[in-house]
Amino acid sequence: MTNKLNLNNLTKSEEDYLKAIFQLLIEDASVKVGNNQLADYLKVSPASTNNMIKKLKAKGYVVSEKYGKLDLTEGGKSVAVRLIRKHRLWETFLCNYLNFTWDEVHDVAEQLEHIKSRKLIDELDRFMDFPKKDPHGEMIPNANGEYSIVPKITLSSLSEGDVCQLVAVNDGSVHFLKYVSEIGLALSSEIKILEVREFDKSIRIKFDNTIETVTRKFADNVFVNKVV
Amino acid sequence: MTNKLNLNNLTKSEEDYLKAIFQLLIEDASVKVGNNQLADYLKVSPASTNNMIKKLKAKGYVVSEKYGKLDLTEGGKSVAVRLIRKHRLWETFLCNYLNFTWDEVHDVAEQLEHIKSRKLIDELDRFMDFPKKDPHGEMIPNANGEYSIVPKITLSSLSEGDVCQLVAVNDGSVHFLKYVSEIGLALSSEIKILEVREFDKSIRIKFDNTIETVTRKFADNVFVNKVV
DNA sequence: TTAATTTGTTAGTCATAGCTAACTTTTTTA
DNA sequence: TAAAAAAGTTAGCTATGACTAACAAATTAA
Repeated sequence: MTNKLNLNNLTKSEEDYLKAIFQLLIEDASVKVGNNQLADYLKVSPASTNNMIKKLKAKGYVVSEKYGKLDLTEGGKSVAVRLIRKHRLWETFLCNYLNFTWDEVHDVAEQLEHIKSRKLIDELDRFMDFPKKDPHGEMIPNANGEYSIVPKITLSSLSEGDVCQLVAVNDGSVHFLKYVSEIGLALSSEIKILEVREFDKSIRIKFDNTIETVTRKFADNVFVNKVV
Repeated sequence: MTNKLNLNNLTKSEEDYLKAIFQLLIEDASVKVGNNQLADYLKVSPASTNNMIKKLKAKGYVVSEKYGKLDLTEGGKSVAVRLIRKHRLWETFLCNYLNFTWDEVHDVAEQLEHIKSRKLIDELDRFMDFPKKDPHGEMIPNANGEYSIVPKITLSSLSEGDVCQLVAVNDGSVHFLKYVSEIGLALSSEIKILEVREFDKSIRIKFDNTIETVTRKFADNVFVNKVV
């Protein structure tokens, strides 16, 4: 093993960039990540990302050729996964012990994930008895950075008559999360697709004796397990 | 009330400076705080503190005249007390729930105290059932920033034959904290002063059937309640 | 296949927060 | 009370990580 003993001497910004690249890479595994795309995602200028990418390349976390697309080294991935582990463990703690709701956790976890202490996060993990999933249904990497990537299918990919179980929601938008909980959907909710309307791809669903119509955009952000 | 609704738009550095000034002010209430003293305490150059003080004066947190000593406004004190509340609540959490020891908590709490979320800290407080003291015996300010300042007497101020109870330890040094727990002293330990040696002011103490000799410097950092 | 558009890069600026070196004011003490 | 020491201030530098504006390369479309 090339155990370089990552001292994690990274700034908050450097960490944010690595995590962002990682998430863009897995979100759309087919397409490589570009500089402008990253700038967009992080809501900074392309000049800023270009600058930071140079630094991260020099430090050995990122690889790319001039005018080429970005990729992470093993070291870069490892930093990103550890951040995701911290983020998801904190979200779990906030929801399960401190009465936070889905839509409240993200901003605070975004701060907490940058706290540097191996013991802190491993003890938090132990305290909660090593949870496997965060409150949005996403897998939590273990202390060695290992985690199973469950192939995610969206509610929008199903057809009339299908029955599924909610396994995760995209936690990228506070408005979306609020909406999901307001209509009464929760993890493990069993959802039946009543109708998919050709006109606008809106979907009529039934869960817990509630019938709702949701938009295609909404259904794209809901991840499910097909049951029937 | 002049409730300016403190948006807490302060950087980590600004917060650190305000907390440092507050602590220097109460640690030695008789003497006002000077620029070089602050620089020393924060381990930065006097030029840096001078610069920051200017900014904090402009923002209305600090008052001082040119070449004069420093003081905090009500706003400045309020920021500092909130930081101390956060610091002590996190220390309590780390010790009581995450298996941290006295000497391990400080660095991590120093990071955690800068997390910005009113809900986070108030919920953490509730989760622990509103603790009154941190693991070192220091009072924890409540959600309104109120806390009783218990007049602290040091072990070194007692005389032969006195009996006291350990109520707090100065948490400024990791080495000291390690030492305290290694010899077996803990909060509430009952300590009897057997002998105060004139030569070097070292003190022979007895607690839990242990007899130890401690230096004057050590005894200066141990705070007690006189029992007999 | 050339022109237009998108994407990536560079140069130069700004704010924050540190630094050293030089200087001024205040305090101490000889 | 004058000289020395200590304390406070200022000027000018550095690095980080943003930014805009201008430009170059690559991709897409006519």
